[in-house]
Amino acid sequence: MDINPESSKARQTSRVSGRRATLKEVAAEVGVSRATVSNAYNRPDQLSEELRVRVFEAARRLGYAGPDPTARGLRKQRTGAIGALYTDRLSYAFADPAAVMFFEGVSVATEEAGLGLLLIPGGSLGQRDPEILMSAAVDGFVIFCMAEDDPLVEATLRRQMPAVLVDQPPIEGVPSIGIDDEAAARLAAEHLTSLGHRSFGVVSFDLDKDSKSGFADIDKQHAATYLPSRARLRGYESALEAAGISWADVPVYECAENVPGMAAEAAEALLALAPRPTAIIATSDQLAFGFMEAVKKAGLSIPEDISVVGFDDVPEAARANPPLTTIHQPHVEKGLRAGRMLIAQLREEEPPETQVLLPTRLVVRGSAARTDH
Amino acid sequence: MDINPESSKARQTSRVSGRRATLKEVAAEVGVSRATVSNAYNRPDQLSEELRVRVFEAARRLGYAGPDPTARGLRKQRTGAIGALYTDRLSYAFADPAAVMFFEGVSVATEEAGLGLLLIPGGSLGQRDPEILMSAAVDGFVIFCMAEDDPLVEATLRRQMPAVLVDQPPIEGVPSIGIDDEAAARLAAEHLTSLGHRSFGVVSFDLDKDSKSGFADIDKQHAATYLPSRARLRGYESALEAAGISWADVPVYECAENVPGMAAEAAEALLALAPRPTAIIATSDQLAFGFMEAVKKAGLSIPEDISVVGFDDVPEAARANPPLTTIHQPHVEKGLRAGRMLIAQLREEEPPETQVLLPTRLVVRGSAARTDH
DNA sequence: CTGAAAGCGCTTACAG
DNA sequence: CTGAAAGCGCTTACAG
Repeated sequence: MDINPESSKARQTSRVSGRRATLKEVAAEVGVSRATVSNAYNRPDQLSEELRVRVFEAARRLGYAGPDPTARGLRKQRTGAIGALYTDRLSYAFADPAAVMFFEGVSVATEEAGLGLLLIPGGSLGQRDPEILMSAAVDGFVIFCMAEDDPLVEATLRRQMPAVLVDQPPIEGVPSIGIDDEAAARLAAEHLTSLGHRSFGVVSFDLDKDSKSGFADIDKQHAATYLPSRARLRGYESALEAAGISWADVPVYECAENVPGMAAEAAEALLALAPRPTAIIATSDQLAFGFMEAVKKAGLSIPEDISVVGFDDVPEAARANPPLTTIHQPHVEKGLRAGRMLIAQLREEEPPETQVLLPTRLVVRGSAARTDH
Repeated sequence: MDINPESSKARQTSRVSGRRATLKEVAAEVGVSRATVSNAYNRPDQLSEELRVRVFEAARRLGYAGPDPTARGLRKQRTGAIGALYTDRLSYAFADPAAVMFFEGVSVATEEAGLGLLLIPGGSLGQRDPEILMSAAVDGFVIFCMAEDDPLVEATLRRQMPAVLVDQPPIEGVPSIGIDDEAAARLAAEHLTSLGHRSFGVVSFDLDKDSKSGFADIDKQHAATYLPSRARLRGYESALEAAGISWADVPVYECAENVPGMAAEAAEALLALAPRPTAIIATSDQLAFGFMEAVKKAGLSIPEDISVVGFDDVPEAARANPPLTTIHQPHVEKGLRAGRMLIAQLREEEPPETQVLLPTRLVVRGSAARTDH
């Protein structure tokens, strides 16, 4: 394939000269006003077809690709894109299947509306620079999975644009969507107690923005600034306490990143305990996968030697070996609804809902079984 | 959590009034010129610390969150974001693990550079509207996995911005990056012939923008407008022909979408053939997974009854049951390098490379075995 | 250390 | 059907 020589030439020229033609130049070339050229692109009914064609021909000749989006955006006070703010490294959004599904949903919503989706890194651990946030040209924000004390959340809100909060504590005046993390987590733990387990271990993803891997005591758990972490641990706690198990005795291993590899460390620490837990609850499937992997490497069997329950029900959970018992939540729908809630605000319709809680459920598969201990 | 009442109030006000404060208003409030307010944000060394603080206080009072990104972008002729153009539905980018890894790599590059990443749907099948593309406020484009005859590619290039082509035929003046799809595919097929297989079936993802699922004859294969499809099929062809197997006799089943579910259909069609193929080559791991699933449901064993080789080596390939023999390609690195090649152009450095081919290799795992037929 | 002026590229009433 | 004028919100030499 090759594009026509004309535009290829023009591209090279521009690369050297560093500037593109403007609407003004096209107008001069055709011998009309800028308004007319603008109309040729934006309001075809405002000029004769013949003139419109002449405009486009001149544009092509000059290598003019149409009105500059930034200038148009300034004039129209619309950028045509929404921003998604996500915790820490942006690449992380792509590494976590649950986040990927969430963004899949958001992107369906933006596509419906003909909007672009601007991904904004919440700042790497090192350089948490709000600059990129403040300079993001968007019409609104989806704020996803940020620590609740993260100054970037406030910074985003300060831009006074429509926004939607996802999996975060509500903030007055900002619609939010999520799940009842605590209730869902309770389901996971209750499933295990109902199978007779009394000896537990928990593998959790990070509790705070800058935390390190290791055991986390109750104070640390309760002070967690990621809502899902805090709420899920509380759910486990309440279910186990209700079954007469002392939460203070349940080891909670925090993994600094929500990737399977990190759970290997957790497994090492947890399997070395005496007595060894018969049941492990993980705050994500990703961690459950990594844990299962490590258990198998250690020569133990799931669920015979140790039961595992995850959280998220990502697609791989069903295909895992053994298939993972986990909590299902509708990730794609969460993204879709979040996107639509934001878009409804952009259109200055009333937001369809203001505080949405999506349903969750326990999915029983093969990774947890009755204990004989 | 709650933000301070002041800005919370301001946000609500703005939601009603529909307008935010401007730099001009801040200047008036402080009693200085706009230049000074601008300097407070952009060139702290240009004014006294005391004045700068007064500016920020006034800004906060007025609910001014800093210079408007669009206006700044227009003035500076920089948007601070790059665009990623991807085939068809944007949500598809998130559904395909290989694409996800690619974008993960791109996002690492954009983060390094402090840029945003704007995801641009290549247009749904229905409304392939270049409008969204032409109105994307970005400084350059990564063009990923578009059909080579897709008018959006030309439209993008016509914007005369820095661009990088990924997994697509080269276009003069535009750096590109990819793999040698044909050679890599040959490796996959040769592995199978070396195991004694003589009876093949192929499961391919789509050959053209608007294709439907079904068997694809040679003419259709050679006319494929997705480079990876065309090149991989050619690779299989050349390896099999070299082994004395007539390619014309090899059934190629095209799946309209690169999702596991679609491969079930392919399996149904291919398994019904007499004689039944002993070896299946899939152009992606996603399709291989779906195929394996269907084979197992049909009561057959892999690799005993039928061998399967995939393409991509996504992480799940190693965890599949049996582990999938496949072709490895460095997805994340591809994205990272593509991103950096684009960013190098933005900085008006020479692009580091202009035609990059990344290495691939066969990864032998458990899904293909010697045939006894 | 501060301000007046020019201009980034466009769209939108409005008048003709 | 077409054009002159105003203005979207900012930054950058430049002069003081």
